[in-house]
Amino acid sequence: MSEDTLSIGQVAKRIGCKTETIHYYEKIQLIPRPPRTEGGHRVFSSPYIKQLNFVLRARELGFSILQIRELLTFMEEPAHCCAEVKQLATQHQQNIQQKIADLECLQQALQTMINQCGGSKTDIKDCPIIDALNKEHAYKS
Amino acid sequence: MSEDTLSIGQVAKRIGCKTETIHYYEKIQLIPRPPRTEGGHRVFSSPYIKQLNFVLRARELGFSILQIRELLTFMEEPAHCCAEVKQLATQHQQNIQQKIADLECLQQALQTMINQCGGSKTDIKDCPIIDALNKEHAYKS
DNA sequence: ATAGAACCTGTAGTTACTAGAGGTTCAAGG
DNA sequence: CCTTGAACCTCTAGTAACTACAGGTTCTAT
Repeated sequence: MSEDTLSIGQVAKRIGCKTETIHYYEKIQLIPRPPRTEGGHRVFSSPYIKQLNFVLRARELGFSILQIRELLTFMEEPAHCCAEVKQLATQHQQNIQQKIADLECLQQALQTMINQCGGSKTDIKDCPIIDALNKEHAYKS
Repeated sequence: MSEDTLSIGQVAKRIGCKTETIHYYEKIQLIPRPPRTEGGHRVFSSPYIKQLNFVLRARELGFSILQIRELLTFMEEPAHCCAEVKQLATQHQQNIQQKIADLECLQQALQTMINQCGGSKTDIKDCPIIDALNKEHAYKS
């Protein structure tokens, strides 16, 4: 491919995703449709690559596709100040905090179960893990 | 409904899920198909309720449906000792540990981004959060 | 010129449900 | 006994965010 442009496979390799993911983002219009060669192959120039990179980094940070759409809207309308961006990021961070807390609680419950189990009983009817799972509420969030 | 048996709605309320979830578990054969009334309504007696409860507790603890199928198989075959159960639980716990570690790393990255942002700039082009997302790798697991 | 890697579009599958449509049955009150 | 409305039935489609094919075309290097 000519200088400054990349094929979809090259882009995928560079930014670290699969070509199918790029297809998908284009289909759902999360990224603009890039121009094509005569034969119909996608041609990615710098702005296309940059936007795709942005989307992927945001995904890596756990933003949902809906949230990314919002971020992109904020970026397109210069009227918006970055307070909105910060708000979205903060909201997202709080969700993650909550998720961590939930997982830690769950992890603790599992640990207790595992500790109680010697793991060598021959009869599964006495397995403390199975017992624990049969209780009314094994874990409450 | 007669004594010792419950309708699907009563079961759902008692163990804390939706009736649709019970329908779903029956459809994918995670629980056995309960007997019906003349008119076709499900009739849940104690063993049916117990197995459903087991499944729900395991789901609450984050076991996947595939893992629950394995647990149920272990329980059906008395030849298995509970070492297998313990192994599955331990594996699951390690996955959760990893997930917590990932989320904490991600949470840190977000915190850094948020800290750098005053949140009051009028021009979004200078927003440090957007800047960070445009970087090559915002976060690596 | 040709081989084969890379690309194309489009559809279906994944996980664990949830929501809805359109119809039937059950239980309580009159 | 009859009616009413809540609860139930089955079946299909939708959700998130991709992934995996199938069946065909184009590009690139020799």
